[in-house]
Amino acid sequence: MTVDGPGKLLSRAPGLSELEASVRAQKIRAEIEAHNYRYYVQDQPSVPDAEYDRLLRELEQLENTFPRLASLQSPTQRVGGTPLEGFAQVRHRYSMLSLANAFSAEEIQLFHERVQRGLEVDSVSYVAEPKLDGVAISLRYQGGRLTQAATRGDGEVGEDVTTNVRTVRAIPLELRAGGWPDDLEVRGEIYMPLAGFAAFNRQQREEGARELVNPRNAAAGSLRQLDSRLTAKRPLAFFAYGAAGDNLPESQFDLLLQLKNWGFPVNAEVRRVENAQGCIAYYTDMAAKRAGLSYDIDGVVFKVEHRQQQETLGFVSRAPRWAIAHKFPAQEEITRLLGIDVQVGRTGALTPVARLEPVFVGGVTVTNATLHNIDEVRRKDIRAGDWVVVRRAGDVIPEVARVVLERREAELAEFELPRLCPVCGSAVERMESEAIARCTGGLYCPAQRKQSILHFASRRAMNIEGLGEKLVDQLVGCGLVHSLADLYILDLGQLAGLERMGEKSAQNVLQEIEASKAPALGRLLFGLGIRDVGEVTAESLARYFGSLERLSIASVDELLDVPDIGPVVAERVYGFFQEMHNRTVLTELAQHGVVARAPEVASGDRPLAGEVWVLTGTLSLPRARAKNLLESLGARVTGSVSASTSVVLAGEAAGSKLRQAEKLGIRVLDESGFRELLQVHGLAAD
DNA sequence: CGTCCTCGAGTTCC
DNA sequence: CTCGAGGACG
Repeated sequence: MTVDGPGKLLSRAPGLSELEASVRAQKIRAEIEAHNYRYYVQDQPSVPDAEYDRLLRELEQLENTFPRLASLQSPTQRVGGTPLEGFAQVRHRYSMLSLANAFSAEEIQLFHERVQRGLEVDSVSYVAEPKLDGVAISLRYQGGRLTQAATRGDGEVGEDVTTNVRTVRAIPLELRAGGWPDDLEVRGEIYMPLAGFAAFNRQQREEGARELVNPRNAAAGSLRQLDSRLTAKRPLAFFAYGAAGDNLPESQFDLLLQLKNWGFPVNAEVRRVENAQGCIAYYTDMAAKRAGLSYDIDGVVFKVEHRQQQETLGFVSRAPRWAIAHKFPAQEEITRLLGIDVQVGRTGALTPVARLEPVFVGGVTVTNATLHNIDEVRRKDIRAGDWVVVRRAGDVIPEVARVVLERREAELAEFELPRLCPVCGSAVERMESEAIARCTGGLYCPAQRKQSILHFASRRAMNIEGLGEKLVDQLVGCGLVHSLADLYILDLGQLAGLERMGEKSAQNVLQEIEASKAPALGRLLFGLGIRDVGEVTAESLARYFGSLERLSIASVDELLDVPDIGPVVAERVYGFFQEMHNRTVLTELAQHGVVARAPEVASGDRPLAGEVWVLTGTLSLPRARAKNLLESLGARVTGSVSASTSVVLAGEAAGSKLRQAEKLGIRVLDESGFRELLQVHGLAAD
């Protein structure tokens, strides 16, 4: 006997006879399967992992010592075995059907009417259940024991994944209770719970291993592992939704109850509903519950409850006439990438943008999606003409998630960045070590000029309302505006002559321009568009120097004394004011009456001085307003939660930042608390 | 020199 | 919102 491994532990229970060992093994197996049952079927918390593992190890030792005790039904089989060469094919005894899809309440109504006509009845009972986003599986039990598990495949022939399926703890290896048919086939969905998915990825990330893309692919990929020991490590779960065999309950609802008794997890959201109305109400209900579920669903399924009625209705081609899936609008869609455009930003940055065959994703039609930069395009191997998966990141900004490589029909050219700016023809330069390529045309490039002006006019800079993209395009296009200063010499006649610009609108724009002549210094600095000088840095500069004149003659050394300014930014600011063109523009702005207001000197008490606040969620007052109020009390307001954050102000529907704050134990204030605080310091939110 | 935090910049649709 | 990169800090 070896010293390490099982032998070492066995020595603690010496002299066990094979009979005693057999009794003990039976007891442990029953205990382990009882734990599984409580956890997966009854959805109740069970023993801690450590205890579970201890039982499993003890059983393993017994089986090692007395090989005759081992069996395929033992929980020790759940850790997986030797890798397979490939998957055998299995012909399904009952074909695995696909479901027709409905995408609207009207289609559900039509489905129900067809059922009514087919059955010649007024009222129909359905069983409604969530449609899991996982892998459909067929399980065969002979004599109450799991003998085969197969994937759906094409519905007729699937793959034998028995060894992998044995590792899924939610699936009973042996049926509980009695009364099962000798030959039973159970259908259901193997899926990966969201928590398990997140935990698994966290671990992968820590180990520097490849992360799973999404829970659905994760479940499918896990089952297709040739090495079942890998499958065993994936947090898979299972819901049963159907069965075939002799003497099964006549009603789908009762069948599910029966399956639960036999030891299968059945989804807790399953309901019996009446008629189209009941189906639609269930759909609405589940759509609302969806976000709170511990697993992904992509819709709901309705099945005529009674088997006799099902048989009466029969099938159309390969789909039953007695069932339908009502899918949620997909959050991911596949569409064709028509081409890749290159946009030129304010700083000359060239950004590849995907032009897409319009596609409805997550509630909106998407035609464009950013591709960020050339590295991103290469990493995802995106080429014009490809079929791509589009989704809305954070449910807002469309992005190309990946290419559907299987559908690439021909050799497609790899995307290349142009060597010349597509707008002005200047050379394109990409600094080594930088991800972004830039047009070197500077303000000679119309794209950069337009974007600079738009930035200058934007709400957080000079806040000139009405000076939008369309107008700027025209102003630059027809040569009325070359530089920022030119905005201040526009007259009514020039503006009113432009497209979509009546006298009234023109007047409004002029008024807005006039009103922008006394900006806060920080806003003006921000508006100038100095590289790497954003809102915060601009404000720092304004505070430190107090006037444009002082700043414009500052040396690099002086600039380095400003908080949060290092060599790179100092050089950029210095360079900006050395540039002849920029000095001219500044002089002209002053001549046209644009004079910045000096920042207010900090005065009075600043009760929140030194505190760092983070805003998250939806507040009933504009964010910018809340920020101003806090800053007027001396707090600094930043964008992301970290250890140095003092307080998180959480509005409605706060998300990751709130969680982060709770994790770090940072003080969290809700809106009413915030309003109280303001009141205490003599401020009002509104 | 490496790591953590911030800030800047760019982006979509209605 | 996300990524990249500048700046602070140990």
